[in-house]
Amino acid sequence: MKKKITLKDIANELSVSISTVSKALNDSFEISEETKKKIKEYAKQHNFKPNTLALSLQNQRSKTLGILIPNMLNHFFAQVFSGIEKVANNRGYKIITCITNDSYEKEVETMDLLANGSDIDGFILSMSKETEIKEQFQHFKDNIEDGIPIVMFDRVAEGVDVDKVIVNDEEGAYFATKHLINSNCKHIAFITTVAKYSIGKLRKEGYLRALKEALLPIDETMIVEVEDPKEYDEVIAQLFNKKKIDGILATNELSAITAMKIAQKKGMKIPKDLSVIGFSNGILSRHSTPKLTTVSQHGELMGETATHMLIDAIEKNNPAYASVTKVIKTTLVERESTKQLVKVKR
Amino acid sequence: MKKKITLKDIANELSVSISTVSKALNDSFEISEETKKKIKEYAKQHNFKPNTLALSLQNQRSKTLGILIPNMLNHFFAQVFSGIEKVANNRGYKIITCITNDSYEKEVETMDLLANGSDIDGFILSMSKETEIKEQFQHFKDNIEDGIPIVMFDRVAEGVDVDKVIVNDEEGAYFATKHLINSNCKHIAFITTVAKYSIGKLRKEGYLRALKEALLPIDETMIVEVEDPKEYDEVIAQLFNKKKIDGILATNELSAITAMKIAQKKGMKIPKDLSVIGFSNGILSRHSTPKLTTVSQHGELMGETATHMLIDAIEKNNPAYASVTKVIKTTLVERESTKQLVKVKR
DNA sequence: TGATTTTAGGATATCGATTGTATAGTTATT
DNA sequence: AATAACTATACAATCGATATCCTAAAATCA
Repeated sequence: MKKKITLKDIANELSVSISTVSKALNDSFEISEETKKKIKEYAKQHNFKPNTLALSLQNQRSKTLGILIPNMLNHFFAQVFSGIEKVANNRGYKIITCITNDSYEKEVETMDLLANGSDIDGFILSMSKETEIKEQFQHFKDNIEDGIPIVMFDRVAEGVDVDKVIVNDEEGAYFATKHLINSNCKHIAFITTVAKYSIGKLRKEGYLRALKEALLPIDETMIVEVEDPKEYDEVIAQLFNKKKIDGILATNELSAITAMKIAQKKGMKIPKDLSVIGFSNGILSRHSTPKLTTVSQHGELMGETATHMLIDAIEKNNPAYASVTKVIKTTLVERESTKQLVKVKR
Repeated sequence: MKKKITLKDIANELSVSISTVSKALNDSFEISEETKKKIKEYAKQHNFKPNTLALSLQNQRSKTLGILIPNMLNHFFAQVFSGIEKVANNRGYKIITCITNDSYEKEVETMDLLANGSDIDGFILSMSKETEIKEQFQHFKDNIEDGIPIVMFDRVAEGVDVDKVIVNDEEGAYFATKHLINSNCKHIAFITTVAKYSIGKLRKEGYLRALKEALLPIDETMIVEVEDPKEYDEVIAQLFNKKKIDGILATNELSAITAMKIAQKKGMKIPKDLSVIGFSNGILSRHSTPKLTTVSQHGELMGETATHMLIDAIEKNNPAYASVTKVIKTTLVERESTKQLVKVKR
């Protein structure tokens, strides 16, 4: 077992003081060229690397970001994570990651644990569902007060003054719905996960705005809330039984795909009899039959943006800095589940 | 901006020495009950948490694991990662994650960076493809020599003496092929990614063994290697054009699903005319039409197992410890792409 | 040649903890 | 009453670095 070499070891070996070694390696003018050369060579030969822990302790800065993500099995979050990792790495930061499993408690505990020392220089996070429902944001506020910068993405806390990266959910849903309307759909259903909170709520608003604008009737029974993926089948099948539907906007991939399957079983042709658009452009959409038209949220870009914002905030270190919210524009990725139509100006 | 409270602050405030505070908080017998109580109360009130960095420096142990994963967008790796995070968290470890993007260079750089100080106590990793192809394992060996434990999973380096968690790839492929044979397939194709290295190679061996055992002819043109997902369509379509096929074993989800689509376009019924089995039980398999029968690798369990092994190794701290390889048994998850048959004893 | 400035490097404090040793003050022993 | 033993706490070294302040010796100047 080879032991890590330290400044002290070099100092002893070359019979100089520790401070001389440190200065030499940092190319200080106080040290003669000759000595510097000797020390640097020895250091290189023995593969000296300064101890990060000691450095962090000294500098009160760890060059590490804390990442809190509700669930890594979700493709969208995996995309965001990839974006975060990429930028963090490029800019010389490490990342400590925690999966909250949508638990409020784990979120609080983890932030507590990490914010602790100078373990991390800042947080990038997407709130857990539980936190969103409880509307308990004290742990965020505590960290901000402690001077630890936070950037939230996607599921962000309203009323908490931090940098945020979100998607134009309302607009995305609006344009998607409009796209359905333009391809002649008159009876458009909206399948959503909890519509009470931020994202779901905004998407619903976008859906409604498009309908109103097109003077289409709004039918609350055409709006179904789904929660547990296990119940998708049943809930969506019921919708088809009760209603005549020729268009669907769904707030996630899986419910969109479930809807397509059910419709196909009923003998409907997609997109001839039914057009479907989903949200979050994941793998399922790309490989379903037919391939699903989706509103892409550009997860990777969100991650990259959030990371740049956080590192900028850390390195600026300006406590009076006003918080910023960046909106990443969604894009409608047209595939096979909607009719091709002449490009609409938008 | 509230400032972090330190031992020193408490000491000053209560007019005692720093060591008294430290010992009191660690419940040392050297300190009187009265003083302990006073100090503990003050600490609790002011939410004192010892600085992790200082502790790590002192203990030469960071309670942090370094995780190297080729690609987080791959569902299998995301599963493993979830397993790792879960166990690490439960056992009080943090994780620093790096995505290697299958690059040898990034793998080496990251390990270098992290192994550096006492930044991390050990590594969990799956080799990058490039490393596997180059067969350059010096960076692993260096770390082992430095006394930093490593656990490899899935893509492991042969000839490197570390703990490993793998899947019974050969056997998994063997049983899958046998399952196809038992459901009356006579012309079974094998679609694989690079079959030269570890995993692909083993799966091919399993496939061949099953054929031999059933006295079925081995036809090299029924074995196709695919590389880039973009070419899946073309390569697999060619296979169908050239050959009569009634069964397919594919080493990943996507090629299996692509094969199903092509077959369906040709008018074949699944599983009546064609049975298909894929590897790695991801989301695609669960939501394709028909749902894909797959060999599940139990990613989450692999992650959990690897993490337990690593932490055990760290905490045992026994350098003479002989390395262990654990094999996670694959399971055949029967869905709609294969015929139901009477359970075969295995 | 003696005083002053450079030059090159050493000594020390610090970051925030732990831990072993030293030392007051009090109680017990003879 | 003098000394031993014990109690409670302070002091100091350490982990591995950086940064400020000092100090010998050499070089320059008058």
